[in-house]
Amino acid sequence: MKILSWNVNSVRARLHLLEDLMHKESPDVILLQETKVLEAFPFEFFQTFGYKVHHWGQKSYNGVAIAARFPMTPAIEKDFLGHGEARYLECTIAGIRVASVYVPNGGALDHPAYAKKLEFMHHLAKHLHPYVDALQSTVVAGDFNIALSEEDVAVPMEWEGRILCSQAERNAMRCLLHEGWGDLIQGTLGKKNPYTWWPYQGKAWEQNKGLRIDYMLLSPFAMDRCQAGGTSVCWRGEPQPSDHAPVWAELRLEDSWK
DNA sequence: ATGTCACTGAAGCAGTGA
Repeated sequence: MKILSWNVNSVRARLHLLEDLMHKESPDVILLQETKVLEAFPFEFFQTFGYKVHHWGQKSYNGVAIAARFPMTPAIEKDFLGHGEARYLECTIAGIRVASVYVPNGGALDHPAYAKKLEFMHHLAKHLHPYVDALQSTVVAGDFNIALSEEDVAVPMEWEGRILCSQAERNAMRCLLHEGWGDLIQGTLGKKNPYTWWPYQGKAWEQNKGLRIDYMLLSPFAMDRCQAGGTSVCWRGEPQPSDHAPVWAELRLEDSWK
């Protein structure tokens, strides 16, 4: 089963790329972040290509979705900060638990949103804790808005001491990973980390001045069943792109789901 | 060089968030 996660920065503005992506990458499950829509979510569009969708959206901001070509269990929405922000959606598909996560950006280090971001990470780790050692696959993917280390930043000096790269953010991400989550892109593929986000500003894409802030975290049980994974960087170079690239993984299904 | 994109409300542009 191929699971793909993408911060689309408005689902309605990205239908042309989603259609292309569904044909070329053929994901069984699509985890979306920043759908930026409430009731106008394009459910029919996904249906046309054989996907059912769970969506937790908001007008203008945030919004997470799970689309799948397999039956899905009902979705769980977690409002970790109690602000009604649509940032975490979870369900189970063919025995695999999947979650679409959009961690708050945090604005700036001296902004109140920064503390909220760290608080969100704390709640997220706590919620995910029981899934780590379960005898079931869990895949947690999305935009974490944190570049784990200097290797995840093309030009570290430009980001030193800024949001996405502060010590406290990196610590929060590292603490989550230390619970036992596999950082698929870094851990399994072993090569130089591909970036997942290039700002729209300043020709960042053209100069490959990116950051790796999107992740696909696998529980140990899922890690053992992972056959492939990667970052589909090419979508960042298409017309009217999202500023993020998708990340994906392929998992072997348990016999009872084949 | 506050540089780019997408949203909203309100009117074809300003403010916000990323």
